[in-house]
This record gives sequence, structure tokens and C-alpha cells, in this order.
Amino acid sequence: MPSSKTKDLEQAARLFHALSDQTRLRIIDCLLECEQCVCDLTDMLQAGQSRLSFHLKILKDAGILKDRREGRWIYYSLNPDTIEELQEYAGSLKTRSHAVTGGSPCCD
Amino acid sequence: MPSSKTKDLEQAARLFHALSDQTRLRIIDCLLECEQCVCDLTDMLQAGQSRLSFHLKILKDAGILKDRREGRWIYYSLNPDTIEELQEYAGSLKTRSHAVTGGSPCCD
DNA sequence: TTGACGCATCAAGAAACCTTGATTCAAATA
DNA sequence: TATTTGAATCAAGGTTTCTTGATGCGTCAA
Repeated sequence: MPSSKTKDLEQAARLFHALSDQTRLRIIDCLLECEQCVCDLTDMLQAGQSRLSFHLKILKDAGILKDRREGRWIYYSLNPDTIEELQEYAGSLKTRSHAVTGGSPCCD
Repeated sequence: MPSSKTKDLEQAARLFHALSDQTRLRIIDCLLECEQCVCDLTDMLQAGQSRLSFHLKILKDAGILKDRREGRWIYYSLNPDTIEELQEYAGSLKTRSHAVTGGSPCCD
């Protein structure tokens, strides 16, 4: 039974892993302006369809993207909640590390 | 000759990759309070020495950690500049995506 | 100088990841 | 219904990543 801390770490690691690939960062970049369907993305990124599906799935599983079907097309868009989460994590790192800035020698 | 945009992506991907592993996130957590030497970390994280060195190197190469030698010991600490960078990236994502929130149908 | 200690690095194997092309599936059109 | 189209999934292969144990290197103490 994994503790909630372990689960947090797992979720954070998954999130960062999803962001650790240039193709996926480019996908995110394309989706900043507006939602896109897969075929638009293949054009924009000059990447094969199965390759894109692979990366889209990783981003979606990490909670970074949402999708919605409209007829034959599936539109992907950013999930603001996860972006928020990412920013909060970064922010908390900064806050917590700033509290002890200056190469503090240490605790115990 | 890679464009600066490509280099940004590369750097961002490297940064996120460094954060994409639970062991490394735990290392960062240990370093939030204060700098630590490797043997402290092996105790705290219950991890083998070579394994820790491996992960420390990845974090250091990504610019997330700094190290300093003191006699036999090498102390690792967070690099505030990179934490800042991370927060800025997350913040810019949020800003730019927020500008078009609401599942805007699109541009083309 | 020798030995012990803290740490980095190497070598090898296992696991995870990414790419490509083929197949499958669902929705739309003919 | 048969075909086409947009997209997910599968299979196979190459590449990267992670772990472990062994080795090497610098620093200190005896």
C-alpha cells in the first residue's frame, strides 16, 4: 500500500517524464494557441501519425492533455489543472529552497 | 546549426528529464533543507553509493544541483537559478495557455 | 608511505523508451 | 453495405536509462 507521499512522487515523476521529450514539448507548444486534431499536428510537426499518437497518449496519461471527439476527428488541448499543478510544484520548490538559501551548512 | 528555439527545447527537455525519476525527486527533497554529502544521502534514501552518484550527476548536468568539495566530502545543494528557470517555464505555459482558455475552437 | 574512507566511473545486464510500418477500429460518406 | 478517413494500437527493432558490483582516484590519518 503506497503512501500518499509515494504516490505524489510517482505522479510528479510521471508528469516530468511526459515533459522530458522534445517532440512532446513541441506538441504542447502547438496546443498553447488552441486545440488541434492529430492530423493538424502531423502537419505542424512533420511527424508520422503513429508516432504522434504515441506521444499524445503519454501526455494524456500524465494529465497534461485532454481530448474530445468530434465526428472523425479527435481534438487535443491542454489541461489547465495540470499546468497549474506544475507551476505549484515549481513554486513550492523555489519557496522551500529559498528559505535556506546561502549554502547553509546544515541542520544536524 | 540549431536554432535558439531548438536549444531551448533541448534544455527544457533535459531539465524535465532530470526531474522524471523518483529517486532524483527524493534527492531534491532531501536538499531542500540544506546541503548534504553523498553518504548522508545514501543513509537518508537507503540507496547504494554508485546509484546515488549516477543520479547526482544527472541532476548536476541539468544544472539543478551544485557541488562543493570539503576535504573528503562533496556537498550537494540546489541551484536556485535553475529552480527559478523551471518556475518561469511553468509560469509562461500557464500564462500563454490561460490567454486562450475555454476550449477555443481555433485559429488554423 | 600505507591504509582507510568518500566518491566518481566503468562494465554488463535488465528494463523502459522511442520509432516505424502494419493492422485495427470507429465514424462518415457513397 | 462497402469504402474511405482519422486515429489508436500492435509488433519488432534500435536506443537510452537504470541498477549493481567492481575498480580507480583523491584526501586524510596513522
